[in-house]
Amino acid sequence: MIYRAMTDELHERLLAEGREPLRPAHGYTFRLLEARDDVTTVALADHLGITKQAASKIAAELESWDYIERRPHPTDGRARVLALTPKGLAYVRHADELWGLTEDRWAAVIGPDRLDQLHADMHAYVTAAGGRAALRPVW
Amino acid sequence: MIYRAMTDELHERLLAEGREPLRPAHGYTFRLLEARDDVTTVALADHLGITKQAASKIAAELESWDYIERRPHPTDGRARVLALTPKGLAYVRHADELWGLTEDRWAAVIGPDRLDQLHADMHAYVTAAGGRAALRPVW
DNA sequence: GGTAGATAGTCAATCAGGTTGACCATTATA
DNA sequence: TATAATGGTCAACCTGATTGACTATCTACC
Repeated sequence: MIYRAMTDELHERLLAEGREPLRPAHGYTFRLLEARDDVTTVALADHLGITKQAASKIAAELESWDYIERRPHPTDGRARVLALTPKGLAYVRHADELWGLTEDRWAAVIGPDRLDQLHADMHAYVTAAGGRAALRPVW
Repeated sequence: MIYRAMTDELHERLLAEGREPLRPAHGYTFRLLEARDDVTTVALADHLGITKQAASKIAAELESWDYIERRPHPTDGRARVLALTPKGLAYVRHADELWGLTEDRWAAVIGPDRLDQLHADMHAYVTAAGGRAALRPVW
């Protein structure tokens, strides 16, 4: 419920500003591209926990909206590197701000120290569960 | 990630025992039927955050597997009341045990007191966000 | 008491976001 | 240098949802 509630709140904020209807999968893609500059389609698929075909569709979609671009890979002739465009980066920065608002609301409810602890506890569990988990929907 | 990791862990436990491949949506349905004895298809749809047509399909599926039954509503001739069968109730009880194991693993990582606090904090947020949130996938 | 509108549920068609499988081009390995 | 593995694409299909139309029953109001 809480995962859903927080994500819904963020998307409501984005929607209220008249942004394109990007889904969480797009957001997780942005986060990955923000953190690494050597992301291929296969790497994205692995990150999202979906097949490379599905990841390719998502990448094509984001490219058509000019949020990311596909560059030739510097050393591997088969691969292409996915990277955020300036528009994509701006979107990420803005989403960060809005997510901050959502987290602030939580901090206001339970107190910032408890929120920090909560972060740490959840992080500890994911680490104990194998370090990473898929970001796919639970359904 | 954590939502996904915990759910995956529970389903792995269920799968390891050779149970039918019930999905989280079925689990959320069981929880609702366990808590209330006046659940109609429309009420289930509202609980899951899906249309009544989709909820009807889930109910039909669970009925065909003999986990729930549809009884005529005592006062409303249009409606039908969904209720757990003995088989369904046994499944819920067993899933409770397995979920307990998953939570125990978390308690072992961060300590039981912190887990209690975490429950309370998440509950506080959902309450502040409007009391309830849909259980549908975030995607 | 009768009628208008709301509500519970079903059926059928469609859609979205994934999967599987086959394939090509390129790279790594023996 | 032949063979296997890998990155990516195309096409067909599947599943779990949605929208829309419909029936039967209930509720509210005159």
